[in-house]
Amino acid sequence: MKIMHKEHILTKNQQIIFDLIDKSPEPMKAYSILFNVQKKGIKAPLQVYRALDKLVEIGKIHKIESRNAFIACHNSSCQVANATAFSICEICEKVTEISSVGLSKYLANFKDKDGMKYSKYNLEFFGLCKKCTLK
Amino acid sequence: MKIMHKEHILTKNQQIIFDLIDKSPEPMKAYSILFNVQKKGIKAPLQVYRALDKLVEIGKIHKIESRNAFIACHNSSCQVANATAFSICEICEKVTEISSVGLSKYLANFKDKDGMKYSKYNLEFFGLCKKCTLK
DNA sequence: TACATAGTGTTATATTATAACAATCTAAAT
DNA sequence: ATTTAGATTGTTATAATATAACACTATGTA
Repeated sequence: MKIMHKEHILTKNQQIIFDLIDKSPEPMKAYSILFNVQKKGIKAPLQVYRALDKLVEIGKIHKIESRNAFIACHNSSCQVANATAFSICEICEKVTEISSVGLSKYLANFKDKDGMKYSKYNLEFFGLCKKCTLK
Repeated sequence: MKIMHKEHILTKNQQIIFDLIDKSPEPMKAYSILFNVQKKGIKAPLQVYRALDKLVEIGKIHKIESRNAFIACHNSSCQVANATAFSICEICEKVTEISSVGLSKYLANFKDKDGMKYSKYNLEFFGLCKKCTLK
């Protein structure tokens, strides 16, 4: 399993976009990011998507596939960019990265019926968060 | 956990689109579906998306989120539309629905650190399929 | 019948993402 | 210092994915 080192030095665009996502309490969409960084000179979608691609690749952010949105990796034990799990509230859309050693071990060791292992995966759980459950 | 009954009677558009996806050996994208059913009178994207939404809802098809594509549910034990797992080959893009009692039990019973359970989830494994591994 | 619900057809538009190409930066190797 | 390779940037244009809004039609049921 490939360990992603997080000490990558980010380029200017990458840093601007990472900082924005990192400060956001919720996942951000690409064009929302674009809108927010236009005052910093990033004017075109491609500039955003290129930075996003790189940030995903090095594990600084993750893409929430079912939402087409991006969140910073706050999972200190997640040195692996390609084994991700999230819980998503279907009401308030709050997204939380799950860091469970048990879960990640289970999935990293899971073998399909052909005996095949997959070290890379993305898991999205859906339900109601605590707050929304109480409403 | 909500059991999805598959004896839904499909409408004309739903049936046309389901049949197409069901016959396809690989996941189909919405506009590829549209192209294929235009000769049957389905002319607009919305007609396709509406049928897809319904078919997903009743569990006849699943959406592969990372690919924006749709496959028929061939998992006879999968009466639950909202607990899905797939393996995806990163070279040939072959997608297989995983039906593992162990896996689905593990995930249905998984509790996050707040003790929260999520009966609905989507899991996508990535790797190389057998054929591509041998190349 | 009449009422509610779901589905349809249509046009227009919103949202998400990439192609192509020239220019620039950066690090390492002469 | 100069060259070279690779990654990154800036830019315009366009492709691909998905939904809004509205009038109309079918279907089941009270």
